[in-house]
This record gives sequence, C-alpha cells and structure tokens, in this order.
Amino acid sequence: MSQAPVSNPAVDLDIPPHRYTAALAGRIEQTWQDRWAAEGTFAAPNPVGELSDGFAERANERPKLFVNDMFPYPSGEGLHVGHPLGYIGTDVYSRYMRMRGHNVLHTMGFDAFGLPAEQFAVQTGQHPRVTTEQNIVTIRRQLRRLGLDHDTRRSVSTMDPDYYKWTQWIFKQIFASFYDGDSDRALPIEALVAELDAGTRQPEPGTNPYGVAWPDLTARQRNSVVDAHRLAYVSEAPVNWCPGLGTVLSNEEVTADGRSERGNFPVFRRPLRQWKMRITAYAERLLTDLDVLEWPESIKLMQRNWIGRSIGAIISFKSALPIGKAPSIEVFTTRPDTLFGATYLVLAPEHALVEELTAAEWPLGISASWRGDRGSPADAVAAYQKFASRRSELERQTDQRVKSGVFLGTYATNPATGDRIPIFIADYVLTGYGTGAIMAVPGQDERDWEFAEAYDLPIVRTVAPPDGFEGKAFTGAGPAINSANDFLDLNGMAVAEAKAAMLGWLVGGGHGEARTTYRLRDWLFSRQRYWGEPFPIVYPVDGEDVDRPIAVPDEALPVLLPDVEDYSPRTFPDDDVTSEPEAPLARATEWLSVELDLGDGVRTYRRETNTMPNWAGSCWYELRYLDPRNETVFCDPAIEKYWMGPREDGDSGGVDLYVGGAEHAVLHLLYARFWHKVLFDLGHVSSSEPFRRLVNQGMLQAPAYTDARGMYVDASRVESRVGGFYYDDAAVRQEFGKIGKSLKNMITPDDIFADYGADTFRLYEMFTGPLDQSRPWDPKAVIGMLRLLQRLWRLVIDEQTGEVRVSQHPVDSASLPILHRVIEGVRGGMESLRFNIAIARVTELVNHATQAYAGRPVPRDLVGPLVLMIAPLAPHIAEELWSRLGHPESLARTDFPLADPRYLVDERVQIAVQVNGKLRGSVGVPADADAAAMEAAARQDPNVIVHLEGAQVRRVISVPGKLVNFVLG
RNA sequence: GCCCCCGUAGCCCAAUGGCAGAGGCAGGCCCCUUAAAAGGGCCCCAGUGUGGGUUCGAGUCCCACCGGGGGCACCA
Repeated sequence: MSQAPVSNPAVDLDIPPHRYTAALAGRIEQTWQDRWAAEGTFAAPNPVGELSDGFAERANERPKLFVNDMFPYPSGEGLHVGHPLGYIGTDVYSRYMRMRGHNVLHTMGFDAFGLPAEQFAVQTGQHPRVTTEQNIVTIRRQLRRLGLDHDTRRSVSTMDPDYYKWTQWIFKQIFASFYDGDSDRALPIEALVAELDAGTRQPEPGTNPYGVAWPDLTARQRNSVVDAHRLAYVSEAPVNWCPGLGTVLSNEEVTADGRSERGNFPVFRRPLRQWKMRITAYAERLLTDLDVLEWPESIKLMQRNWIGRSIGAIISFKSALPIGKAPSIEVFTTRPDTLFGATYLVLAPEHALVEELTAAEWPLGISASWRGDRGSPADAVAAYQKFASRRSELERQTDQRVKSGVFLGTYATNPATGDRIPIFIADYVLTGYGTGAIMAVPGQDERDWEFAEAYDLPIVRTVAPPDGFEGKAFTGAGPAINSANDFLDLNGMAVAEAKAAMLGWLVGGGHGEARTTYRLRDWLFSRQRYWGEPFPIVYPVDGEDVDRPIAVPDEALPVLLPDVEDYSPRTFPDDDVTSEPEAPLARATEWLSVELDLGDGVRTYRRETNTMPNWAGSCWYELRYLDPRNETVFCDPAIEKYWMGPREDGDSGGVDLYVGGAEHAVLHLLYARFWHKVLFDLGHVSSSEPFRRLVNQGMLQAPAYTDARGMYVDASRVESRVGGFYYDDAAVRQEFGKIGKSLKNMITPDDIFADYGADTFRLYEMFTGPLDQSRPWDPKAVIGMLRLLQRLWRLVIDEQTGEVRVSQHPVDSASLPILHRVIEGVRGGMESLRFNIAIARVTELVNHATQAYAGRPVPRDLVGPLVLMIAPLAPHIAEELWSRLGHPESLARTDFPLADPRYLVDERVQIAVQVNGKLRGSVGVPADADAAAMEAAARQDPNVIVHLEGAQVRRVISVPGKLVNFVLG
C-alpha cells in the first residue's frame, strides 16, 4: 500500500495544493478502503472454526460486541441518504468500541426475497435473481464507499441457496416440534407421540375430531392428530386473501383499514387451506420477556398491544335444542362479573356450531329484523354468512360499525339467571378471538348496547353508573346491582371483587373457568408467490397417507427454487372476492413431482407449491452472520454462545446492539423473536432472545417542492432565492417529507461523496441530532462538517507544502483542561449514541487549537488524541493523519484517549449567587470550597450585599461548585 | 375514540432540578483575494408551545390544553 502523500492536482492555482477538498477526501477515502480490505482490518475472529484466525491476538481476553443493522431490501434505486443513518451510527459505535478493546462483529447482508423484486422483474422481463443481484452490487459499492467497518466475509443474502437451505432447515425444526404446555417450551414431536402411545398425555382439545380415543384411531387419523399439534401446520381457516396481490397475507401485513400494507389493495377474509406457525403458543413468553429487553418503550408497547393479553373467563351456556343434541356454547369474557346482565349470545358468522344451532323453523312471533326477512333460519343464516364473507375489512370500517346480524331461531340459558336468551350471529364478533362467541351484556358494553338497540333486546344494568350518568352502556367501575340468585349475591361489590366471586361460583358449578386469551393470531406463513423460499415439504400422491405433509430429509436441502416460464403471480381485480390463489410454482411441472424414498420405498410425491413470506429469511440472519460458511450446521453452538450467549443468569443474551427502523415493530421483530425462542427451546442456541438491545434510528426527511398546481417538482432543480424557492422561475412551496421517488426529492449518497466526501457525509448525518431522532436533511448545512475537517487537516498538514507541521512541545497548561474535558465529553457522546455531542466536543477542541496555536505548530500530544477521537466518526481522514504522524499501523485497534481526572476539576470556579432564586451576582471560589466558605464569599459580592441589606436570611442553599441561594424570610 | 413520542434563537440541535448556549447552518461585519469562495476571524439572535402546580430554584418533575409525528381501533 502506497503511503506517498496524496495531494491536490494543480488545477486551481488559488486553492492551496494540500487543502482538504472533496477531491482529496475522495482519494484518501478510497485509499484507506482498499487498505482496510487488503489487510482484513475489520475481520472479527470467531473462537473456533473457519473464521477463527487471529482470535488469540484480536479477541482473547477481550470483551466481545455484536452490533447489527436491520439488513436492507436491495431495491432498484439503490440507497438514498436516509438509509445510511443507522448504518453510520452502528459503524461509529462499533469503531469506538473496537478502540475501547472489544472484539467487534459488524457486518451487513441482504434481505433479497420479496414482492418488489418480483414486481420489478415482471416489469423488466428479467429474472428476479438477476435484477436483485445487480441491485446488491450497487448497494455493496455504496456501503464500501461509506467506509463502513463491515466484516465482509460474513455477508449473507437470503436468496442464496446456501443460506435458504438453513431457512428451510429451521422450518423443518419448527414443523417437527409441538408446544408442551407443562414444561412451557417446544419439544420434538416424537415426544408427543411417545406420550400419546404411553397414555400419559391426551391430544390437545380440538385436535381429535374423530370421537374415539388415541389407541383406537387409525394410522391416518393419528397422523392427523399429531399434525394438528405441530408448530408449523396446515389448516383450513378464514385468512386474509388479497386478490390485487394474488396472495394471502398475515394479520401483521394488513393495515387497520383492511388493506394490504404493500400496494394498498383491499383484503377479504375467506377460508383457505394454508400454512400457519403457532406463534400464539409463545404469546405469554413473547410478552413477559419484553421486560428484560433494552428496547424503546414505544416498541415494547406496540408489541404488548399486538399480543393483547386479556384476563377473563370462559363461560359455558347450554343451548335449548330438542333432546339429544344440545351443545354448549363457550364464550370468552373479561367481565364475568356482568353475567347477570347477559341478555343474548352472539356467535361469529363462521363459528363451528352455527349449523348445529340453526333451528329448523322460526319460533312464533319473531320480528322481521331478527329473521333477516327470510323464510327459514337456515336461509337467513346462509344469506348472512354470504354477506359477511363478501364484505372486505374496508367496507366493515366504512359502514360506521352499524350492527347487523340474524337470529338462529335457538335459545340458550344464562347460567346465573336461568333466563332463556336468544342466540344470534353477527359480524361484530370475530372468529379468531377468544372462542369466537360472546355473551352480550348491553348494560356494560357499547357494542352490545348498539346491537341491543337495533334488535330491540333487553338491557339490564349490573354495574351502577354514577349519579347523573347520561350515557348508554356504562363501562366504568361501580358497585354491582341486579346481580343475585339463590346461591350467589354480587350486589354492592366492586368490579374486581365481583369478578372473583363470580368466577368462584362458575368454577364450583362447572359453568366456567378462568382463562387468558391473546389478540395475537397464528402467523399465516404461506404465500402464492414465486420469489421466496420453497417449503421443504412433499405430499404423497397416493397410499394410506395421501396428501399428508411430509418434510423432505435434511440431505435433500436446499429444495431449490425452480426456474419457471412465467414467475409473475396470478393477480385479480382488486375486488374479485371469489378468485382463488394460484401459486406460480404450480406451473413448474417437472419440479412439481418427485420420486423419493422416505423409508418406505421409492414413491411419488408432489411438492408444496407455496413459498415462504419474505419475513422468513430475516428471522435468523443474525445467527448466520456468526458462522456464515458452515456447511454442517446453521451456526456452531460454541460460536453462537460466544457472540450471543447470556452474560449472566437471567440475561436473555442476543445481539448487543440492533439498529433499524420502527416500522418493523410488530412484523420482523416479533417473528424473529418467535423463531429464536423455538431454536432456544430445541437447544440450538443459548440465547433466549435475538436482540438484547434495540435502537430505532430516526427518519431523515428531505425538502420537497410543490408548484402552483400542487404537483411535486424535481427538488434538485429548485433554486433558493431571497423570498422563496423557485423552479424554472416559478415560485414553489417547500415542505419536508420522506425521501423517495414520489416526492421527487431523492438525494443519493453518491452525490454527497462527489461533492464532499464520505467523512463529511458521515459527520453530517451524525451531527444533526441523536441517532434515534428524526431530522431534516438540509443540503446547505453539509458544508459545516467539511469546514471542520479542513480545520483539523490544517492543524496537522501545511496546506502549501503538504508537510506535517506538528511540534514535539508539551501541550500548554491552558489547553490541557480543555483537551481532557473534550475527551470526557466525546466518550459520553459515543457511549450514549449521541454522536452529535461527540462531534460538538471535537469541534470545540479543533477551534480551540486553531486559535491557541495560530501561527505556530500544534503539539503532537494534542493532535494525536484529537485524531483518535474523530476516528470513529471520520475514519478515513483520521487514518490518513495518523499515518502521516508516523504510525505504520491502522488506528482501528489503538486505544481510545482516556481523560486524566486531574484536569477535569478546576482549581477555582465561578459560582452563581441568587437571592430568592434570582441571579444577583457571581463570585470565584476554590473548587473544593465548602458551604460555609461559599456563603462567606457570596456575602462579599457588592450586588448581593445590596439585596441582603436589612433583610432576614431565612435559609441558605449551597450547591458545591454551582451556586449559593439566599432565601429571605 | 384510545395509547405513545416530541415542541429551546430564522433552521438543526446542547443544557446530572442550579448562571438557558456546547456545536453547526443561515444572516451581518472584517481579513485574505484583481475577483470570488466550499478559506480565516468577529458579531447578531431565544427565556424554552400555552396555562396552572410542586420546589429555595423548573427547559428539566406533575396536571390540563394547543400544535406536530407515530401506533392501535367492533379483540369481548
């Protein structure tokens, strides 16, 4: 590597030949990027295995640190200036911590599967792999140009078969497991089968629909029962079908107004046979383990809300059907105390008991509204079910929540009152929550009140509203009323007390039990798309186990994504409710059918044609970074333990610092926690959480401009003049918004590299505020950081000769306290991720040195620490100056400067003197002056004497080193 | 409708409950320059969104409201 000084070509005679310009910065930066790559400066050694070279020198006896960014989706536009905000933040932090002696792992990969790549590929007619690979090349170049300290050996891409082989392997692990409620963890499915065979365990409720016990089931039935316990399973259930995208979506991918998060298409609920992951089994652990994570409270709150724990009771209502078959209806309620006010029941339209509970004909005297104007209950129910299924979530919103439903013609008995109450179906009750059925208590529930008003049902208050209450349903706290029978009297009790009393009575009488439910639903895991991981699943085409999903053996992994003629998904008109999903892989006719010997001879199987959602690859990528080339295991346990293992008892372990956008609060971050916990339960990882500490970087907003018509104009062509902004001499209006094509305000890092260099760019992005705060990108303010680097450069390098101009003299005594205070401040800023403060401190020192040593060389002992302090922020210029100061080695592992405490305390300080809290003077005292000495000094101040004149001093507040306050009485 | 975060100079941002300003941009003046500026220096600029409260003392803690941003929303 050439160490010949780089200088400016003599193009402009007026600029000093060795001034730090953007052009010079660019040459320095690329030189150092080459050198870092050639020397493997940022290679983080593993304790064992292929990447363990250098562990003894670089890692042994040192603490480790695993810093990770949410990896990017490689879109066609490359990066804009908003993307690197977090990447630079983790880079500064990891460089700082490396200088603090840590073995730091920092790398970057690509979340390469997903919808946009597929859509882009369809548009351009190229294979998504080709376009995605091109995009990755572009982004890798941009990341390198930023000077990030990535260990590039560890980069992964989720579309790489060597990577998705292990995504499929983890899927198999999940598929081969069930959740054991007794030990509260996932266990291998074999353990379940063994216990069922031994009779020490019964199938979970709802998993054995055959009406006979396990020993009497046929082999096929047993398979079905076992499969229903798996953590990854196939089920026929209402799901989010999005005709506009041609695929089903998970709940997390549907917005509150019933549209797809991507593309904003309407979403419909309809029953389809799909793969799901039993994330609900982990609801409680996903909730409680949030407590130990160092995450932003807002993100924890969003996850808590999403998981949505409700504590309440299951209550059983007997139906009044004719002799023989009278099923009980189980409802979930958080307010068992209001049971005396339950005047009707409501089932979701899709509830499993609806058919059974539908009467043959209407009882006498039923009003037309209850009957839905139909001749028979069966007609009314069928019509209503059809109506409900055809309504998109969006329509349900826009209907202003007008309540609708029909009567089944059947009654149930309120176990507390013994009253006969009607059973309805209505779409305000949701299938997937609780038991899909409710007891309606209009007196204490607004929704039930509205329905009761619409259908003229009785309303009984069981909680006394306060005097003067004029509302309808009363949902607040108050004493119970109208709540007594021969065996139970709740009247007068407060809500909590009444709940407990009611629950005791319900349990004693066999009418119900305590129950906690969660809003979280199982994760819909299959997609009808091409560009994703194929499932490692096949189905026998004939025989006893026909159509049973079977995992292919590990040796058959990866199941490669086949090439198909047409990888575009089959999409439909947005509102085509009746359309059916159609997987592109079903067109790969040769791939579809496979001959395998899975232990019972060679047979023919058909492959699963759904693909995994693009969240799958990001559920575990941080683990693959640790051991990216391992061909026998997804990650060596010893390596995982080293980088991610718990630090002490009770610690979750996980990535030490994870930085990314808040938009993944309940998608990626919840799914990744779930997968990680399964891997933990099965003994594959030692950490129980993937990300110990999370920081959300803020969003960068850039100026955008609208013309008189309100249309966005190209921001790069807008000129700023006195009195406003102009585009082609026409006045335009400035606003700030998300950077991107739609606002025509794209700014790419490449532009900034060319105009200022990467170090200036890095400094600017870190300077505008704390990492977690959103801020505007002000194109005109970038120059300030270039000026800073120019001043720093001038302290070390003579702009005319290019010679190093530092002196060997000691730092003068006036500069020492400043130097050490700055060191202290920079450390504080680095550690709290408030790099803006670190930069301000460095600027202070640069400005001080510039003035204090104007016209004479700056001492080496001042410049050295200065260069090291700016190194994490502006690593290229720091390396260059460090090298020119005579150090042959990279500064990446040089100790970060440490403040000498002797210089942090002043000998004398100015303290404020207040009288009644108002500033009246200022006096100098020795820094270690005690309260009495400070008070004595304060009393000497002429202005203070005036204010104390003739007054009674009631109290004196003395804060050492800060102030004295006289409180007059 | 409910929940969370944020309001400090023209702008971006600092300030363990203790003298509101560290740093940068913009603006003004000066130096360097034939000239210019992406060079250097100096200067100007707010009483902390509003109203209460706690305190000797509040930008900081508490309450209410206003403004901005985000999340959730028929979840029993």
